[in-house]
Amino acid sequence: MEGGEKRRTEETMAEFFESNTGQDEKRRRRSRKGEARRAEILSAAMRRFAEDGYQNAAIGDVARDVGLSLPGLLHHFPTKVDLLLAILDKRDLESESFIGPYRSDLRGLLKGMVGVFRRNSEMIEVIRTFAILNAESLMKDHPAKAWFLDRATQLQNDIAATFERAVADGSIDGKIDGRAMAAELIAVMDGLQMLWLRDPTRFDMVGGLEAYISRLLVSLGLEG
Amino acid sequence: MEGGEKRRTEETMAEFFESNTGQDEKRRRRSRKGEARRAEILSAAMRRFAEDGYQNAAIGDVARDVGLSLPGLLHHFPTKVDLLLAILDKRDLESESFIGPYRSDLRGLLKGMVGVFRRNSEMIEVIRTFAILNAESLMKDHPAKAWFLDRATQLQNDIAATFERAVADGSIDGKIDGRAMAAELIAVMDGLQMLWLRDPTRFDMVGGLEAYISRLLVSLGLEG
DNA sequence: TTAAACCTACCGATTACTCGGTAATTTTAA
DNA sequence: TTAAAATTACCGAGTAATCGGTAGGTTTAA
Repeated sequence: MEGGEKRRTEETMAEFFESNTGQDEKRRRRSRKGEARRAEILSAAMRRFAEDGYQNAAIGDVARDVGLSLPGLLHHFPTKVDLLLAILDKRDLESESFIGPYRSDLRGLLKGMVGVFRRNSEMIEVIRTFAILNAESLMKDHPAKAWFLDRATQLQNDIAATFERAVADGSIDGKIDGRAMAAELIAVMDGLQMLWLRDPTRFDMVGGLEAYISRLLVSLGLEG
Repeated sequence: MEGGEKRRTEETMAEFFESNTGQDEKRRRRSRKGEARRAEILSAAMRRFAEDGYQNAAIGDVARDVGLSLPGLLHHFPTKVDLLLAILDKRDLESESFIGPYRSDLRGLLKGMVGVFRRNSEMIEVIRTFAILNAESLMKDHPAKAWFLDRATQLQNDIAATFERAVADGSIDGKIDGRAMAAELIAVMDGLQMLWLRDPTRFDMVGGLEAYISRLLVSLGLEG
């Protein structure tokens, strides 16, 4: 859990897939066709994981989805866990810009979160995959457990820091517990996602967050 | 999804376990020993489900936990799904009194929820089982999907009704959307449970709900 | 005495993964 | 430019393990 674990770029991802016992950093050859295949596989795997979860999904089905044999798929991702980690890794890159732009002021952060939720609600497949994996990762020895814990911890730290900055510059009440507020925000977002997963057609996830945030802003004295 | 599905009592639960093709309601013979075993099995299964989820847990392990062979366990619960449904059923009976006593006024309901959360936090095994199953039930074709959907729907209805009663008698603002507020409450509770499951030692689930509820009461004008 | 409470032995399906090979593609060198 | 060399991209046919469930019997308890 040491903060190490450097972010892998598309470039160095190849090495990651081999057992990597030594310090050999020999460059890997990649064909254009192979890259395309890997992208297909990742996308198909996400669809499968979104339906059945990671543990219950069969990589043989993923292989068939992209017109490959099972060994054919395993050529690109040697184990099922590698496939999962590749998906998580890709998300890591994309969500770099989650908090970044809004890190400054609390009001902007909270409004920004609604924006992210709205944007996400238009990428249903992706968000569904990660919501399912998020829930599934609560189980013992789940291979994505550390990833989701790290992610939640870092998110909480970032949000808490913004709250504490707001306390420091006097824009909100000094008695407010930044870490607790951050936890509550994460809880609300995860909880709303669960409700939405249970009934995607009827439940208005974005509206739910919007209502919560705007009431929160009033109660913090930042609006209204 | 038709509201049918009558609640089963301990008495009639036996019949439920057989394939029940006909309308034979012949009384079953039950030994004291058998009842004890079934209780043991249920408890052991909950522990297993709490760790690995339903799909990934092996009923063979449950059998070994209570000193039985697998067919020995299957004598009491003919299929794995039967075992799951028996657990859910038991919970149904126990949580009959969840909302009941608090159904009357909104302030009492919200305060009561904190109390329930506090009581739950002392039954970690049970709450962990249901939180894991709740999350897992989001997956496609999960056998507990309907149960958790029904439960959430009914809970939302009950809470929403209390909100609307509060609107009707003028104790809270008339612009408040009861159903949306109910959804938010459920989301907060589920989300807090997820955070707690991810890190049971550090995260204060009860305190988190308490903080949310008390801010909500103020913002509704019911307190402070 | 009669049904419940078990057990041993087995089965069929599924699943992640391996082995040993062939075809396709890319890089390198003449 | 082109052909050989190197490596990737696959596939068919396994394999070992797991798991839910069955068949058919014996023992135990009401």
